[in-house]
Amino acid sequence: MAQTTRATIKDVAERSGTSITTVSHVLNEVPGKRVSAETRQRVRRAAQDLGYRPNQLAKGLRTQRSQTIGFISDHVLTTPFASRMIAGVQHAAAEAGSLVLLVNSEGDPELGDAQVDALLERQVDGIVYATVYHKLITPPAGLRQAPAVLLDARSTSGTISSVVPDEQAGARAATEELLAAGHRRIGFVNNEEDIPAQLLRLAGYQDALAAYDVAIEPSLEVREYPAAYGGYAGALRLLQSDDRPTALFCATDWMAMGAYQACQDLELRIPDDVSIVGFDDHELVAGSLRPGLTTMALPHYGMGHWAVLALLRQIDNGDSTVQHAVLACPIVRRASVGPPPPCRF
Amino acid sequence: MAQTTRATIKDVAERSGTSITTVSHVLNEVPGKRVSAETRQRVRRAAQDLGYRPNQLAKGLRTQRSQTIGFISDHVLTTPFASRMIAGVQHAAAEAGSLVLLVNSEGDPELGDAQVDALLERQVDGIVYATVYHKLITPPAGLRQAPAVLLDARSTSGTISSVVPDEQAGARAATEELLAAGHRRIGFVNNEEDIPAQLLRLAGYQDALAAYDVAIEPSLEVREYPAAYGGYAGALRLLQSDDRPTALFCATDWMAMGAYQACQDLELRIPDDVSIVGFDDHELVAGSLRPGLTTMALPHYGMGHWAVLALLRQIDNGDSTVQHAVLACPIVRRASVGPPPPCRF
DNA sequence: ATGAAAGCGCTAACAC
DNA sequence: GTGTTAGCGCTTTCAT
Repeated sequence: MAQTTRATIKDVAERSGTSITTVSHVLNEVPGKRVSAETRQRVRRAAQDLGYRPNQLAKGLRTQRSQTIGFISDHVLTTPFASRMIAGVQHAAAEAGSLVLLVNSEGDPELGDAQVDALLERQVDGIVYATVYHKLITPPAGLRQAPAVLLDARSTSGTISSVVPDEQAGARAATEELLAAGHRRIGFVNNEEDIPAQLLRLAGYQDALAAYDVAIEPSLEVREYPAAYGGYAGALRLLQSDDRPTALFCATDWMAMGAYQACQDLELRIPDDVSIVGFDDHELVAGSLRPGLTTMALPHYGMGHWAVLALLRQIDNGDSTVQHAVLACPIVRRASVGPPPPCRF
Repeated sequence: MAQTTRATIKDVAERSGTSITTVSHVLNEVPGKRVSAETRQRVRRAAQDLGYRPNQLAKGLRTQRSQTIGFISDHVLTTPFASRMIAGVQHAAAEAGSLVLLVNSEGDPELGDAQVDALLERQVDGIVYATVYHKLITPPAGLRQAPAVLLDARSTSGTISSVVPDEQAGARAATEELLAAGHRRIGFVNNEEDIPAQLLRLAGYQDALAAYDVAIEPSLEVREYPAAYGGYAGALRLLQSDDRPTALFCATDWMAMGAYQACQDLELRIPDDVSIVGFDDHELVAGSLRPGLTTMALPHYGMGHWAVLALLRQIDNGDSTVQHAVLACPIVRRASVGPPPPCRF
């Protein structure tokens, strides 16, 4: 049970027969403050014996640094990706001796303001504001009251640092994976939503085709709701057309899962009859499909990490340059890509 | 940019021409402290004008209550379920005016101790210790230094409150769903790992059979690794036996996904030829399979919520009774269960 | 009805 | 080398 009143620096001072100043000096290893080895010893012992744990609230109050960073999100927590983001944030924070104060606004903007307030009241040293997927947003006003950086989002005003995935390069690499395997008719099952990823992935897809001198054929791009059923519908449409594509690039892994189902219905084998590459590296999905789905990984961990480093730069160096990072999406090769089938008709 | 030094209670006092005591009284609506309506007005105005935000560090230092609860996990963050747990924790905390300080130990016990320390230094009012899945654990020693409750875990010593899902009742309900549909030969694709869920779900499966006077046939239980490939292997074995089961209860949704693949390979239709029920309600999986998977939902949100309420009880009322909650797993019906096929041979 | 002052646990000038 | 002291921003007796 314990829970006896906790030992304070004063207790340590008394037990070691020194002053609290000295205790503070040795425990914080204050540079320039010279304390005799013997005293140091005694203080350490005393602290140890008492199970002394410095009160960070008091320390923070005094130093104006809470060693805490706030993480706020629209509703990131509901997605599996959130984990990787938060892990990145948490690790980077931990490396700097900080902890993460978590909050989420469930997409309610008013709540968002209140949440930012709550964080500010707790004197967080900075705030990371994350969104579920790459978005263009107008961040809560309170964010300007403290160092802040946007994670997987960019502000409409552009006046706040941010980090997002390189959707376009990722889509290009995905498509090139197919082109390199020999495919020339490549369908793109795109997300129908009006979000940055939709445009950027399309651009990347077209970049790749252009790089291989393949003409862009509008009928090869279809847009559907980004879920398995949308992918199913889109893939079906594409694969049932005459002169069907030999490969499909799907805007999300879930859509790719739908494409797999479409192939199954059409009795098309992957990758023998059609090759497929996804996007997101939704590990549980991509890894569970048969055959495993080759896909582009979203750099969630890296973005989380970057966000905190950028934040720390602002906090520590007062560096207020706004920076916009665009992180690469590495390809994750599994088994859904092969050469196109021999000429058929 | 702002970031000008923040307004303090003193500023509010000056601007409103009162003392900080009065400001504190009105802003906190201290009961029993009577302040004239007019003064109250002035104080409120001043606070508003100044954009005053109380410093919770100072408040916490003074009141010995940080209004913060620590959430520590073995490596819960990597799983999609974590979201629901944390959401439950966060919401319950928010209702009590608290925020959540997040930390995770990546399964490293030493790190766990350090993390608990970090939390304690921040003066968290209590700690929720969560695990990825229902486990029996020996919690880090530091946990006894503050009110704490175990989430999705139970301590070997039993001296600390905890909340876990009712695996057995859930498994029983899952099996009964199949029995009620008319099935009598029901295979159980169990998890091979030596964890509470394995035993409890088996017990629930057997409870259900007993309730329907169906003899327990050991050959109908197979154990595999809890992933799609394990489920595939187990289901294949079961479905290839002579006198194969007409229904499968899979210990996890991922295993059920493997079972679907096995059915596909054997050209067995779901639910016409074989009915399947899973466990976990891994929403993205269960909802994405075709047909949708009927499965048991793990009460992650509820457990998170319960954990915090229990914690608050300890903190506020000093109620140190240890309690162990077992929360129901509701069934989520989709489309993978139907009547058994007409007699075949 | 309002205010002065002590003190929560700590750091950082500034003595000695 | 080591100790005294003044706060950080707040709540809370206790006076008035």
